Amino acid sequence: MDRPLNIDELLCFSVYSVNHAIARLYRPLLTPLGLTYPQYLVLVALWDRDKRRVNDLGADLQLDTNTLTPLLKRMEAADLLTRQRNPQDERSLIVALTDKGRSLQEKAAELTACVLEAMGGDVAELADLRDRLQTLRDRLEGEERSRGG
Amino acid sequence: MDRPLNIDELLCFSVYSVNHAIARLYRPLLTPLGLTYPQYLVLVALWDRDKRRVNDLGADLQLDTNTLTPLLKRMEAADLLTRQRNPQDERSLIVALTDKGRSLQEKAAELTACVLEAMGGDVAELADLRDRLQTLRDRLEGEERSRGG
DNA sequence: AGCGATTATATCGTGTGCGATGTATATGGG
DNA sequence: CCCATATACATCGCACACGATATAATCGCT
Repeated sequence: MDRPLNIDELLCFSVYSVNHAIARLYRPLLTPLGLTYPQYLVLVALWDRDKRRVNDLGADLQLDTNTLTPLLKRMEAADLLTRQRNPQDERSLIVALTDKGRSLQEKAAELTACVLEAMGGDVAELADLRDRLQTLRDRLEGEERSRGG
Repeated sequence: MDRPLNIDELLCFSVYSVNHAIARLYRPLLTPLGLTYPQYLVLVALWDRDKRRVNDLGADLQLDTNTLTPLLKRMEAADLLTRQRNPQDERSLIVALTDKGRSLQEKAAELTACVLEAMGGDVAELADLRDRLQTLRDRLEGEERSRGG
């Protein structure tokens, strides 16, 4: 079977369109909290580990400073976090949650439950899907590095 | 287990980060062809079914005209497709491939092979992953419609 | 035929992503 | 101590996405 693939047959498109579908699911839930979807992901990373350098956050989220700097500035302006130079190394910037940023974690818990329900509620299957995707991601990142990325 | 989830435990983040990883994989392969990743997806859709209205393309790609119109204009400027009003209904715009747009399909075949290899090459497993993601997407879209999306 | 509602596309503003480049700080070899 | 190099972050430009809104064409009801 060597015919050209239909768009619905491409794994890359499934990932692309599920990503947008999930963002569309989150958006109306996040807007009342004054958050965008990427901003929410930044908060999730900080709730797990606070007071981190921009690069370390970027390693978690797979984002470079050209994306993170303006994003973090907007979040600073919204009083969700602070950005302060590290006195030990003036090059690096420490990102830390404010009380407001921390306080949103409780509301996010309800949000997670809501999203889980929209996804079908079968937690075991969703966890399996997540693990397969992470395996794929790790493989792609290895590939990238081996080609000098 | 009711503790807050780590970012790597969120399915939404797996999808988000795999999507970017795939885009990063495609980008260096598409740039020599003068294409961006979303533009490539538009071409895949048109290779399957040419001469379509913007809305119909949008239904395939899950994109609205606010995204598609400028994207298609750029592709028209790159001589990949034409945009012409439908004489039967002057509201609608017919998007059709040019020879150049059609000719890229051959080169894209090599590209698909290359991507498949980077993903690990186990076609059956990748197809299974794709099907699970499509099931999830359909569930999310149904959810969206049932809430008046 | 007339006109409000619907449909199809376009425009605008904001917020990501990212390649390319710039700037400031630290580090290490001589 | 000096300077090349590396590191950490910032800036710029372009291309998506998308909510909100606008515009033009068609439809449907009377």
